[in-house]
Amino acid sequence: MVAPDRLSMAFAALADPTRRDIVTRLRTKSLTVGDLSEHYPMSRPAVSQHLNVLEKAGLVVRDRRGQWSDCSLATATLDEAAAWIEQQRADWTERFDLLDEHLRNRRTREADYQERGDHP
Amino acid sequence: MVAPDRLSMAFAALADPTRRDIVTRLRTKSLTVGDLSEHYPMSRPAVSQHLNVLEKAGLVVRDRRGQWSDCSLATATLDEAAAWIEQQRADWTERFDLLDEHLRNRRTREADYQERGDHP
DNA sequence: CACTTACGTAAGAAGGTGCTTACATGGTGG
DNA sequence: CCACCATGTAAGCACCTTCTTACGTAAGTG
Repeated sequence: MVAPDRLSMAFAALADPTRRDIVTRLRTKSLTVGDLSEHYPMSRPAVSQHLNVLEKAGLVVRDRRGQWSDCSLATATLDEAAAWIEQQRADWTERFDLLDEHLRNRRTREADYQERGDHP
Repeated sequence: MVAPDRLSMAFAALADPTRRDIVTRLRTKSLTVGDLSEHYPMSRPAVSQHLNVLEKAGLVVRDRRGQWSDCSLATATLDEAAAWIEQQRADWTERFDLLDEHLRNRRTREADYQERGDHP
């Protein structure tokens, strides 16, 4: 029973849609466990357990204030995960003369994002 | 039994150190299953199964050429995962002046505490 | 043609994950 | 002080993961 590394725990945490949704909710403001659990079709203990996973992964910090638990985002691990992915992409794009195609793909994606207005 | 979404599958695939190592090896050149499996302390079928996971997640493409299976990286899904993380980070940093808010939270802890009291 | 090589799949064991309900803890408020 | 509230932990269940060995298949090799 070996403790998994930080990056594995982070990606494993993000592999669950409920946990990703928790992260998206916390990206704008910190919330209590009760606030969060109202949005999910599961019991409050289940949400608390999801928060345990996020906390152990270093993605969320819980600050107990009296009766309530204030959950907020911790971006350092998120940065680490993003950095790992960026590293792979960097070496990939360096590798080929297919730079043209890649840029074309990327531009299309960015156009999609603009269209959908994903940014609030 | 619902098929999990693309992003969940991608993050789940990246949650395993062996699979992340496979990705890093493929980022510079495509390799056969045999080439890859030499680097891991597990059987070849195990590596093949890891490749199944990566393939279903859209992170790897296997191109069977005669007797050999050429494994190469597919960056579109990797881009998607990076984009999701970037989105969260963007909103987080946009949200406020980081230090300012943090200090304000700490200093007005008791005031916040009272405010929250009348919210069920 | 046999014979080996590269690969994939099947079945099963061992352990992990994600939920549930029940319960314990401790702050809050009449 | 006593009831209530938000929360976390425990135990148990169903399912999923990750490995193993055994086997199947098609392509290369003598």
